[in-house]
Amino acid sequence: MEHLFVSLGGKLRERWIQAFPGAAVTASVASIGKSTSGPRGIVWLDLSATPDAQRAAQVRDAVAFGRPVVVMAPTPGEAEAFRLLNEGARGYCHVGAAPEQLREIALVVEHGGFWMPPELMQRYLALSLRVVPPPMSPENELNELTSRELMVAEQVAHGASNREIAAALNITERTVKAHLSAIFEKLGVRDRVQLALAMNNIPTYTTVN
Amino acid sequence: MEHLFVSLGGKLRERWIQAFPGAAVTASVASIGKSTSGPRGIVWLDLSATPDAQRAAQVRDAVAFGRPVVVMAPTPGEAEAFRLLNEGARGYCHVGAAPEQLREIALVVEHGGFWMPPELMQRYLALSLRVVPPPMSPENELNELTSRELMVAEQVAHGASNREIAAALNITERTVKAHLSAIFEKLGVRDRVQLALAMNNIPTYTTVN
DNA sequence: CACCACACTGTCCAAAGGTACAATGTGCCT
DNA sequence: AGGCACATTGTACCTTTGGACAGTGTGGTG
Repeated sequence: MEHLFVSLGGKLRERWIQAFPGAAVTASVASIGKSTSGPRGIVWLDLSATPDAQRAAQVRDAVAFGRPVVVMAPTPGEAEAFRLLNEGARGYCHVGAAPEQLREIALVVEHGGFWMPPELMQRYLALSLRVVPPPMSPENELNELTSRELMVAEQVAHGASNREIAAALNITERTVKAHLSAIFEKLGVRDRVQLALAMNNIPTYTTVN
Repeated sequence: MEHLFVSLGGKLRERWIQAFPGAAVTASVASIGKSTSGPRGIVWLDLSATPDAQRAAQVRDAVAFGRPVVVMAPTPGEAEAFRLLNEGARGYCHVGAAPEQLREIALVVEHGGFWMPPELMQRYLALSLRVVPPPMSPENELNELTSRELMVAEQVAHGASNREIAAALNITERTVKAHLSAIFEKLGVRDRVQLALAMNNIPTYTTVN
């Protein structure tokens, strides 16, 4: 397994070699392609010298070579972690991670897992509740909607106008309005904006009246 | 490392023992606590005989024992995966996963990673982007907004009406409209519904015209 | 100073959204 | 058969939204 560290600074070179005795260190993402044809190990991307704005692109480029990429950030942050993992990185850790930690991460990533610091993982899971369809439980207000009402609600959730909904469902605009009134009542929302947000699990704080 | 499989059916018992020769199989979550005091291995939760409605609770209970939990589902699905991982599970796989796969997952989970099928992971990361503040990059359309416009946009993003925004910002409803017109233009959205969704990183598919 | 971006406001108007009152038809359950 | 939930549509009416045209004031910059 041939680990490749991409780093401009390279101050931590010794630490990396200590973690993976056979590891190579290079300065540019472009040279990932030039690696030997041996077993394709992890690409470790040191972003401490990369400006914020270019990090995503850098990760994307690295990922494009097809090897698993682990990002090492100088100041790991939640937002950045999620964005970079979304670019295709398989791991996200502190650039100063200890050798033992690096080996752990390597183990995880090599076996198809994802790795990020436990606090981030925790936060990540909590946040993602919002984007996941809630369980089909009885207390779910969506279950109060009839099938037709649900269709209308889903359209609104994607920003459709009454006219568009009518066209999509092959009914009159008047009927759309009828369904909408029922939906507002059942879900306790005021208008289509709040409905759209509610359908996407986004809370709305409205001043009473 | 003492692996514990919690399963009602237990048809796959042999497969599991094959994967982890020292593994134990039990029928109820409650018995997780009774395990020996040896090294605390992974709890594998077979949900194939558990009704949908009870799965989350089952996972929650299992997680409560403090040991890493991997969920094995009969028909793995995106929504369920996210919900159960949210309950604290560290892995999510098919109940019929091969022994080699199980060992891979174990390796990942034991080293602090978390595991789910690659397609799901991909989807998960994409969805999570919505709840994460987007990068402050130049290509971010939000940066085109003036400070006042941004305030209005944020209010809309939470479902406020023009009247409410006016009250909140201490300006006329007319001024709110002026800002809104500018916002629509700059962000390329049609109305406040699409703005609200855009502000929450939710894509809108609109029929042309 | 002239110019410009920005915040703010006014009036008018058209389109979209939403409600009230009301009716018709269908399918299911008692 | 009668009752009920649901889908559908009509007319009328009010509110909200959003755009057009237009103007004022402030602060910063060449």
